[in-house]
Amino acid sequence: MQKKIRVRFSPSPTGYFHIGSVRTALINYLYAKKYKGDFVLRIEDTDKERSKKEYEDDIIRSLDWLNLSWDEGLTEEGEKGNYAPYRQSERGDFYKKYIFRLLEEKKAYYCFCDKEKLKKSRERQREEGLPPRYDGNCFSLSDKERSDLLEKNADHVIRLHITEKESIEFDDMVRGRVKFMSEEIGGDFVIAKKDLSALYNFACVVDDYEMKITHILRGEDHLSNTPKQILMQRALGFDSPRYAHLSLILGPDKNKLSKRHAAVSTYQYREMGYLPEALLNFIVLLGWNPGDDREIYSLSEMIESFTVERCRKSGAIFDVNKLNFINSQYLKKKSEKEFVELCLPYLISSGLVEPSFKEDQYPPAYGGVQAKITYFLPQREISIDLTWIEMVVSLYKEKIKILSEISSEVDFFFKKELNYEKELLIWKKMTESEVVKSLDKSIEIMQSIRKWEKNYIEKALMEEAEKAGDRGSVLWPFRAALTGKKASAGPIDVALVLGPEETIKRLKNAKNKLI
RNA sequence: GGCCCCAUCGUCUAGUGGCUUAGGACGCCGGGUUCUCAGUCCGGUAACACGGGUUCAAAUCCCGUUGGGGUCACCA
Repeated sequence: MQKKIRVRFSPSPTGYFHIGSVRTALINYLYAKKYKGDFVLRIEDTDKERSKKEYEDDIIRSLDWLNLSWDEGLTEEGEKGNYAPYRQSERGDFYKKYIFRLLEEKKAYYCFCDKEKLKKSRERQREEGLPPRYDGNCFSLSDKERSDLLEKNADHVIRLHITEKESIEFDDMVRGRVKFMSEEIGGDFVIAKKDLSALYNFACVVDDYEMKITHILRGEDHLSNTPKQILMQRALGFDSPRYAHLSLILGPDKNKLSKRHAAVSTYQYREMGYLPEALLNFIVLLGWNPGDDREIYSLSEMIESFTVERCRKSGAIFDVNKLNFINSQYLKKKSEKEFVELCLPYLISSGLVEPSFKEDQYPPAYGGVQAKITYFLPQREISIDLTWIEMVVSLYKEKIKILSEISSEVDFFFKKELNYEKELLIWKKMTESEVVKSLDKSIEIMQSIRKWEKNYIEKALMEEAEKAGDRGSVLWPFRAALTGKKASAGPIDVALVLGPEETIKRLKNAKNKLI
């Protein structure tokens, strides 16, 4: 029977959950789901100085938001799975066990070399054009020398001893056969500090073994760690997992995507109003495609068509234009109900609407009774219900690319006074008095409308517009008066939502600007 | 600098020796669509880094050059 596939995503909580991490997480997730394996979340917090709980929470929250569920590891409710703990900071005993074993078998040794001296020597080697490399000095310490130094509690680290010159090769699932020479990896490298706390590479190897990880899918920046990890696996007698090194996501300057490239944190994309499914869809297409022309994928469709073999080897630049396009595609697919729910937080945070609860009724969070929520428009000093807001934002469902655009598009619906220059009302070469006449006519028409429904408004207004010969001479001043904007939804839709009184009021205000 | 990786339109990519006057998508440009913008539809712009081989035939295979990237910590 084939071993169950187990993959892991193992971020270190030293910064906010990054766009690059989204990709690594996604690909691990897809691989696990595709082959019915387990997806493990492990937190690599061996660096106590830089690791923060805040960042760990951010990892979990982001993964939740993205809907990338994991089978094992840390969750908001604690740990789940049979290989706990899933924080490396709590797995010290595992590491110690193997460190002692290596020490005993003389595959690892204590090194008392001065940190600063080594640093200088590395710099020197580099200047001379040589590969920086530890000379293995402390390997040849006699037992006496070593125990004396240990006795004195001298500063030290533990290094893995590289026994022979050899070629370390492995078959990378995306890159094919990769070779490194053992003497080129920088000499005997450090696996643990003085307090026996493991360093990344060592902790990683031990955990992957202990957690029975079968496939390691990670960024290309780890490629040069792989030979070190293989050497440790050999020293420890572990089987090596399969590796796949994914190309990196690049910034516009073609460097590895990083903080200096504007937004890289997942939460920032969430705040800007990108949908998680759109973000994942965009990211999966960076360096991977199914071989046909399809571009819009749900998570389950991705699982179905995903194969690591189709991952490209070269890095891909993060192009926000394409992301915007994909996001807009997903936004269009939302129902009007879903769309208004998504827009609401943006309208609230920009101060356009305030949710309020009717007396004697409580929001669901306070008792589960379906509460009637009304919304107060502070600028117009009126209360409306969700249906009205839904009408407003629905006019823009097909137009916006990211949710945060909604407030500045619809703000005129929520304002009492519109601030615009009177020139905005003028259509092409019309004179001010012609515009006033046009507005007068529109007011008259609006007042005469019997039923405030779209086809009545449309019929009356378009009739007049046709009569004028130049449709814009009627429609442009009309729309500008209602919106105060150069660009907006169509005039008839706007009037319909605004209602007769407000429509007429705005037309009159516009007229007053010109006289 | 050593080592490693990579190389098709501006960007993401299809292409695995003949089906290719190199296809799609984003962007950009132009046009249609009962006002503007947007959307939508239609059309257009634009690429095999270079040089050698191999072959009847190369974007596709090999070598080199150039360019780009990654990595060289008591970080992960």
